[in-house]
Amino acid sequence: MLDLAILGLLEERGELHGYEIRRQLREGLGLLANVSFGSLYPALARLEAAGAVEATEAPSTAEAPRAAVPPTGSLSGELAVLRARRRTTLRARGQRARKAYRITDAGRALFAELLAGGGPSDDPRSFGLRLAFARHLPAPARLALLERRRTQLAERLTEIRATGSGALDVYARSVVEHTADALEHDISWLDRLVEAEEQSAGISRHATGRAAGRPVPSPQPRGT
Amino acid sequence: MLDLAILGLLEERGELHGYEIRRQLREGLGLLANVSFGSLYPALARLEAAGAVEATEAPSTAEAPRAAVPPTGSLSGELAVLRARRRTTLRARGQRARKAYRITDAGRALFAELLAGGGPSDDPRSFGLRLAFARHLPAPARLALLERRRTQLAERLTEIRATGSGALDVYARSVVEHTADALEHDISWLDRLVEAEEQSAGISRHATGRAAGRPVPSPQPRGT
DNA sequence: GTCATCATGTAAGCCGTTACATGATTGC
DNA sequence: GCAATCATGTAACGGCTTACATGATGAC
Repeated sequence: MLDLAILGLLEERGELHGYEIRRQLREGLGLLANVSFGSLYPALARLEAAGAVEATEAPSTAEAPRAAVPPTGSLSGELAVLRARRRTTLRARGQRARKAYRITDAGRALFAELLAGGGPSDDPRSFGLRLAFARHLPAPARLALLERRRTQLAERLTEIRATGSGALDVYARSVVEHTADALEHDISWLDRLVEAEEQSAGISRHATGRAAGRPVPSPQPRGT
Repeated sequence: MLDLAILGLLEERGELHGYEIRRQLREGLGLLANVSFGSLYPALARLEAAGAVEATEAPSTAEAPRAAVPPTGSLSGELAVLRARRRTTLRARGQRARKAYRITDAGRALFAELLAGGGPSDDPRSFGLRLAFARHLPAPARLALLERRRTQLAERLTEIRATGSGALDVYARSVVEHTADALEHDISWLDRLVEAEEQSAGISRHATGRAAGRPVPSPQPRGT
């Protein structure tokens, strides 16, 4: 999920460093508003190790600076060396010590895979994120994503409706009913999106079999 | 969160065993529909260790059966003893080997504490669950719960509205707008609940200062 | 000189999941 | 006899959080 967001951001915005990615995640869309550094930096490291992203302004592991200062034997001495090396290798004059990341071709492949989902570990919680990046998805995959989500929500709604809210007190019932309402609202939103997709995709082809309007499971009057 | 659900269920339904708790969680309200045994049983054990629940039909640790069969030295022999003890102590004739749990006074105190929330670790994700059990909350705490939630959602909505959805493509914008819509819907639901609370609580007292109807941050026409 | 912000990272822990291990009861 | 369901648990792992450690830059 975080990986998807990072890759998507890198794909759309080009080159970014960790701190900046976090900022854009917080501000951009409301989803994923509170990613912490504790998960962000390890995620970046993981993605880099997997070859999905690469760091520009890399430490450049030059041998020269290391040889210049022999080990002092004291911890603080060693740390000073590291600090010095860091200053010279990571930062040009005015710049801050930061590592900018860029997406690779392998990363793009991974992004596409995560975006389409469908396979195992198709976390429904990441739907919003996927849809937000749906522009990078081929039209049929986009449609499939929407349809899959619609099916899931419709199933949940039927389940909720099936388990009558009788025997529940005012508060519990209110929660259940509001959940059902929200689900209905989500579903009709998805329906509008599906319709829009079909219009822009199948406008030139002959009609694609299934009619556009499908009824929500049932907007029956609730109240048992 | 799971603890809250377990305690609430035990409080309302009396005596239940793990498997049954899970079933009621799946069926009851849609929240927490997929708790797994892997988290449920450890949670029950934790609660029992904390004295919040107690097991009825306890293994009754009688010394007699242990003395009856001396250690055989073989693993399978020992296991057989355990199985035998289990059969005789946990199960009466037709019954399955199950441990039923019952909430204790300490558990009730913990339940009240978790329900009211407010303090540290006031997870907003558990709001639905809390509200579903709101009947067990004193009226002022109930109102506070609703108000707190309302404030949180209103803040998020203002944030989303503040970050204009310009620069976003169709899909990302649709996600943001739908999120905002859902938030608005949630808020007005909370407003209705608050109003109902105030009516049933303050009907006899003089009006409680703040007027009932507060506008949602702004149902402005969206479209940047 | 000190505070806010920018910047990167590590460590510990929480809360949950899946997968595994085990076995009884019921119905076909 | 075999499968489905009931029933309880353990082990390994995942993903994210908080708290900690460290330091540079710029503004006041």
